[in-house]
Amino acid sequence: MKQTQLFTKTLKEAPADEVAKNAQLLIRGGYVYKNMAGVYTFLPLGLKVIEKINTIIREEMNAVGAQEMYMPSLQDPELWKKSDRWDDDKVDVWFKGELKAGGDIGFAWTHEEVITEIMSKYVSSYKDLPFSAYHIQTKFRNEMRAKSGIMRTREFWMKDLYTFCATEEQHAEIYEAYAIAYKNVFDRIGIGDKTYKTFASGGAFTKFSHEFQTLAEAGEDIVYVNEAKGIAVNEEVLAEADLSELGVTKDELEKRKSIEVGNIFSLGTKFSEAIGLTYKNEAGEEVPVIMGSYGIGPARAMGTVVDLLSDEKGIIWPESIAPFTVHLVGLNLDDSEIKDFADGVYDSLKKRGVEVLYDDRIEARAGEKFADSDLLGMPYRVVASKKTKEEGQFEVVTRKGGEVRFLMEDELYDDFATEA
RNA sequence: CGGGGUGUAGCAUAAUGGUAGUGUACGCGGUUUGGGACCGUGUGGCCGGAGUUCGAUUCUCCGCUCCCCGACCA
Repeated sequence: MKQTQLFTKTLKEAPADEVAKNAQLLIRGGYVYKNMAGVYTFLPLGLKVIEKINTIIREEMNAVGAQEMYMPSLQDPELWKKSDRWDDDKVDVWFKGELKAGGDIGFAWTHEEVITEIMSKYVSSYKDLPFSAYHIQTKFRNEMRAKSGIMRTREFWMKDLYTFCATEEQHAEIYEAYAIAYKNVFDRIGIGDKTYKTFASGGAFTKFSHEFQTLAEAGEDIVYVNEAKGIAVNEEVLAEADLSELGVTKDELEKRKSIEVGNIFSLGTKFSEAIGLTYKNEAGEEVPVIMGSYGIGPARAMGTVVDLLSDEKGIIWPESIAPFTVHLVGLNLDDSEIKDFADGVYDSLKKRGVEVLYDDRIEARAGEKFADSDLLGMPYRVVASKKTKEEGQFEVVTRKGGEVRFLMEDELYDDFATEA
């Protein structure tokens, strides 16, 4: 994409009311725009990042065998009364409205009730189980206090996946498969080394649930972690009995701040019983389906990456979720020969399938372009200028670490061309 | 929801009970051209309401906004 076509601009200074690093950098770079507290627009560059994260999530969920669907935001109170989660006394994050035709309506803050009701129409036999389904959809949560930039908002996309099983064995197996898939997601978006599958209390149906917690100073959560053993627990699981079951002692654990980037837990038959999702087993008995729930907030994951991987100059995107792989910075473009040359490099890279953002601004000076490039944080910066044209050699700078390489034109194309 | 703070131009900031200034961004002219360069010039602003006052961006009250701490966060 040519930068002159982008309607967004970078800011030299972040708005004074933004304290969270993720928000400061994302706003300065023109990735997001804050409409109001806890409500953000994802601008073209930001949307590209989110979509890449979503693609990775989809690939990993689909690999386990999940099917994607799309459920509504508008919620029928009657359905939620069945699970006793409609009252504001029971759930304090509801956004609610009224229908013109009369009656209340809710804005979905999760989708257990909805999917359970849907599946009750399609599941009738043990032969239909197990399976899993998910969607990536807007969640509304009437938080008392939005905070931390895009990390804790009132409206956000969430990937939520639900599993439906006939037996505990099936459930345990699929639960573990998604735990691995989650780990894969966090590895692929570049925060795997700091992300721990964290033991949390399990609720009525299982001993533990699991949070995926990424160690970060900007975090709102607290985990107790043993990095050597690769184990983390949250506060609820600090009892000695629980710890010994997990094979650690309290003094082996270090208290750390963290960001909850994902959460998986067993639902047992809570919703299937409340809403009537049952199947007939081999003996012909009507029994409730065993469910599980698995959530990731793509925007929170994005904010975590920014908080963790940026430096004083700006963002450093991992290649997997960068909006573009290469930032081609054109210099001396007021000379039409150089402009043609740089345009040609841009076209050649694109032709080879390279995702490239091309700074084709003629008036902007080199310093401004480099500063913008650092702020925007593409993994590789390539300069096309009078000098590179004359010397036939391109300067390629890796954003992370600042490694500089000089490549001939053919080498440049070979280096970035996607494997066909 | 309890406590604290905040609100001046797209963004960042200053001053003031009496014509609101600066940087940046933006427009125009010129110089410059590999790390946010410079000269000239121009456009653009006091969160809302009520009150006090001859006069309120400034003082008072009410409301709203945004931020922070806490509580909350299947």
